[in-house]
Amino acid sequence: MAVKATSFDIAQLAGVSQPTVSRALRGSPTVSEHTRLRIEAIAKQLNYKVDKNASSLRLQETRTIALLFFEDPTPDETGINPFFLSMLGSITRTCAQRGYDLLISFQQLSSDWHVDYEDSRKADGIILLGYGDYELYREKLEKLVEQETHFVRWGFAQEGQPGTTIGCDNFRGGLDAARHLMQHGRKKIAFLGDASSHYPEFQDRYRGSCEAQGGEGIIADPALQVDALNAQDAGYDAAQQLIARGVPFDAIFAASDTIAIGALTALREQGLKVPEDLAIIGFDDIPAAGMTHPPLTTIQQDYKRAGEILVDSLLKQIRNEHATTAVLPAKLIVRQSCGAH
Amino acid sequence: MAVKATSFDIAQLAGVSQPTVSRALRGSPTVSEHTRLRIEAIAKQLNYKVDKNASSLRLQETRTIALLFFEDPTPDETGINPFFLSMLGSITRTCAQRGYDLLISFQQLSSDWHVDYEDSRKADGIILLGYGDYELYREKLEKLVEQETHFVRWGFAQEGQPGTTIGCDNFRGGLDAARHLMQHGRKKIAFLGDASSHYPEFQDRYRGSCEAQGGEGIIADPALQVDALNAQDAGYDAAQQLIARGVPFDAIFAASDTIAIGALTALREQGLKVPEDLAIIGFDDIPAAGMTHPPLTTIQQDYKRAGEILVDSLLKQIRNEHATTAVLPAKLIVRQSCGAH
DNA sequence: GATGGAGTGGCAACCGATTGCGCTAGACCT
DNA sequence: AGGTCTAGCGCAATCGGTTGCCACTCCATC
Repeated sequence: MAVKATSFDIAQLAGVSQPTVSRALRGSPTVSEHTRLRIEAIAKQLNYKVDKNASSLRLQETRTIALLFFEDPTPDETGINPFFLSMLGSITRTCAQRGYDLLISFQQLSSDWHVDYEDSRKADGIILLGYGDYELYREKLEKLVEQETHFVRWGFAQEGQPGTTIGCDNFRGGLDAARHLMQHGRKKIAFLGDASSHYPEFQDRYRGSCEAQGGEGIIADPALQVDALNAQDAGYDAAQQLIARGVPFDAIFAASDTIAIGALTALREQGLKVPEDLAIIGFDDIPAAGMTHPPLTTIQQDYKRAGEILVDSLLKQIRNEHATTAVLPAKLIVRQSCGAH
Repeated sequence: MAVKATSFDIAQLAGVSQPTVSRALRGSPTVSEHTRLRIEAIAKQLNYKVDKNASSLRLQETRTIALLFFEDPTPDETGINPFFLSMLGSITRTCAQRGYDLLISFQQLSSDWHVDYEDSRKADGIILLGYGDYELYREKLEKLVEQETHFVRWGFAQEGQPGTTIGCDNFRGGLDAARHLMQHGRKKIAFLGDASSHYPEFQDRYRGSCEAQGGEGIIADPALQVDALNAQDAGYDAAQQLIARGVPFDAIFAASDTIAIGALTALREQGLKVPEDLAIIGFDDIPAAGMTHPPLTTIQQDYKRAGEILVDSLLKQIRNEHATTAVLPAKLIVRQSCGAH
């Protein structure tokens, strides 16, 4: 039985025409119940499944969503940003619940992904996931809009940006993190993380923390900010650099948990105690955040809800309903690295 | 330009027939270079992409692989086993390199996934990932073989098991872990992890560690083994139970890093020092393993290589070449929790 | 008995790309 | 000039399911 059953086989066994089989299995009211039941029984017996390619070709609809993952600019092969992995889990589940298949793919910013999915009818819509300066691919986003491709993007929502974007309130998260530190007596908060436009999300978190410290402008004290990509070793290096500068500070706000964890290692090596000597707060609440020593206080992004909203917002677009850009709240998770309790 | 370009559009513009367009774009030698270049130029200009559904339908080949993820039996929603997430990353990359799309899906053991992918021609083959007693789905595996579906499974390779399985040498890993502990002076090694057939992998790791301790049989000392599912809280509970038993031991071998990390927390709460009072070794080398305090010594499964082998082995089957069941080596990664150095 | 309407289901076109086969024109040979 | 060969390309069938339209049957109604 290496040969797959088709609707013709069923039709023959049931003594009806092939279109009747199709109608019966799709529940068309023009097929009598008696006939339908007979056809369904035969279909089950033959392990018949509708050929998705034939169906999609005819219907011009694939019931599939493509998830495009943009690699972090860091060239290391060690793995994927844990936060995005968690989100991936949520997106997968949501798609399954909604009856959609999920196609996933890792992309380089440079390739011509912007035409490769909906154009080749692999998917009805696209979810874009990944950090990165969206100016780098603004053109491609605009092309997507122009082509009327359905897509949603996770990330920093900027005025006048093409398409629908779902993101978290990075500014507010940064604000809350810094406020929390200050409420617990910290005066000088350093920021570890790229503050250029490379990671607009990081920039926003930084701006939030500056605001909490009373600085209206974007730059608080450049001596207390060290660039770091989103990786552990980058966090490690950044913390070392910061200490080497000799500028006094009593707290660190890291742009991501990954950076914070790298920094923790560096601090331990330098003999600094967390949170006694130095408080530290991260961002994301990745699974590892609760396992560090001390457990990391952080700003949680609700990946579960984020995944659902991304999928549902995309499905809305596919159904030609209007989907709006949304900002999800960020939530402070107090553990021990911040020194509150 | 909401309407997608088809090969007919190109044909008309190029003044040739539509089949010629298809041939030109596939590089058929029966089309002159001159014509081909002209067609290619027009195709690029129109943003033409071959319709994947039409192509798959005609070719009876999708150039897509389906990855089926079986949820851990633990009903918690917290997330996916980190080790499998890492593997997922590797599989994704490998598929991309080989020119295949990847369809992913979370499954319940109970559903009828076994007919849903290749039968509906969503994919040319299937990768099965996830722990679990394969006896629970042996019937389905046999059905897959009978249907001549192409598939590979990650996990415990057992004699006479249907299909191709790629796994890691769990027995040897357990052996190495226990030997390492004994070489550093530990005498009584407890095992945290389900030793029933529920996780055959865990069982094998346990058997390896028993062998290292001189026990030929499967059961070493039942008092030093505590069941635990693959989750942090299960590890936490198991460690507490173990201590409550009052049986002396000086080392723990945890069936997975996740369990080990949970156990670490319990030990710390009990005031036990690692590695001074108690050595501990995990399994998997998940990303978090290097970040615990103390950093966790563990047995590494090479997820990168595993992903590549899974994909390549599946592609072999798809090309009707023979693919063999393979066992990958497990490697001891010495950090600090074992007390060596 | 003719007409009408509802209930069923068949016919054939269609989605877009692929490919076996055959046709044509020019090159080349005798 | 007539014949053969080949490069280059078109014709039409095909993959399997979907759907608009039409045909047929059966029973009720006038």
